Amino acid sequence: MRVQRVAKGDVIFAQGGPAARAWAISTGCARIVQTGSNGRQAILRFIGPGQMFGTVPLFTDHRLPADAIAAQASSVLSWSEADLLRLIDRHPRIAVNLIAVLGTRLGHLQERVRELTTLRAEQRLALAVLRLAAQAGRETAGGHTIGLPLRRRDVAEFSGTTLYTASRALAAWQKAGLLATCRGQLTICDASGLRRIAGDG
Amino acid sequence: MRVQRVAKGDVIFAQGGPAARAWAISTGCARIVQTGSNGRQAILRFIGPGQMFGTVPLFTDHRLPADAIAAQASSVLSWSEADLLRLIDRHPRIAVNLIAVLGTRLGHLQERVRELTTLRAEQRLALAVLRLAAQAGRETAGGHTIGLPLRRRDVAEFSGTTLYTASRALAAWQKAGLLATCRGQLTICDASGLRRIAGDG
DNA sequence: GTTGCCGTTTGTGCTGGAGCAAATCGAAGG
DNA sequence: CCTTCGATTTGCTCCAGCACAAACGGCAAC
Repeated sequence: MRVQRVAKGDVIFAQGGPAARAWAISTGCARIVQTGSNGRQAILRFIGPGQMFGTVPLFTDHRLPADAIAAQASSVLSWSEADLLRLIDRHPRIAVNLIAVLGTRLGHLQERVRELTTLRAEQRLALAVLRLAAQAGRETAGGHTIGLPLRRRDVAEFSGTTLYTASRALAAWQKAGLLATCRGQLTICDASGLRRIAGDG
Repeated sequence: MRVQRVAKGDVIFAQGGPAARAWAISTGCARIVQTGSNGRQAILRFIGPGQMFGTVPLFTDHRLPADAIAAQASSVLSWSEADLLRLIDRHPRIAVNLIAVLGTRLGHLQERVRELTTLRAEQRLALAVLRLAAQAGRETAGGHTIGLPLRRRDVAEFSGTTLYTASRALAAWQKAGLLATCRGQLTICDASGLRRIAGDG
């Protein structure tokens, strides 16, 4: 296992490159970003402490489908492909476990696809916030705080809308007391209110 | 293994129900459709002969995330969960193979998410057609024919746009000689032309 | 303090494409 | 033959939200 320190904004691995290692975050967090040929990009996932990433292409075409970018100064672990396979060989349950993890990710992605095609920008933004809270939220004074440094642009690219609409919506919700933002920290005050806006079960 | 005949339009399994079997198409084909609480729906995949479906939730929450609907009169195979697990137990390679299959599906879904957020309707439509051709196309006189019965509405819901825009785009492309449609059969005449419209590598 | 950088907010114009309605067409069924 | 039903086409309207621009505010470096 290799341990590595990265600074905020550092590229952990780059889209299109060869996939040779399995990665995980130990402390800090990262964004998984896919860029199209027109330059526009979408955030596929946020990686928090304990989560693995960049692992799937080891089992498929060994091509990294996206960038991984540190969203904070972070500590990153990684294993070589051989080590990973040896690990699976020794503990076959890891494979079944991996199937379950991939399965849930698949389910989430399918939901995102539907949401992107059927919901409007405001609803998608609310869902994005709720999803991030479910993934990386912790109870704090005054609400549920998302443990990721989120810029408006991040929220926009994660929910498939633009910086501008994201800014407007979040500002409106802050004024309405649904959430609070401060220096990249986002705190949800009224989750049920957001769920009502999302209006999608 | 259970063999089952279904008519066009029959529901093979329904969204929200319990996942108890692994499915595959023997002859014919099916649509996997997810419906939102607002009633609008998105087509997640098309299933052709030899492809499995409904299998993933057996490994996760045992909840079917979408409907499976026969797009033609079809013959459907299925295995009980116990049989599937026994099969995996006897042939452990199946698990690794499954990971690879899930991995590629994951990759495709990630691309779709990015496309939905960054590309315009016409580009997404072109990509949808190309993707379907890659999945279920066969060489025929005059081009590459998609072996699925595709209504305009299907193409629209698969590419995240509306029936109307899909109709317009396909009609324009037919007039331009890029493709031909006839009775639910879609034939691509000029794939590179479509790729140019998609303009996304 | 000044400067520059980064992120956010806000105003404004404009267009892509969603949404509706009506006409058309074709196939199946009686 | 007529009817019915499903699918497609087409014209039209209208608005969500994208795009650009400009201003604002905080922070760090110098």
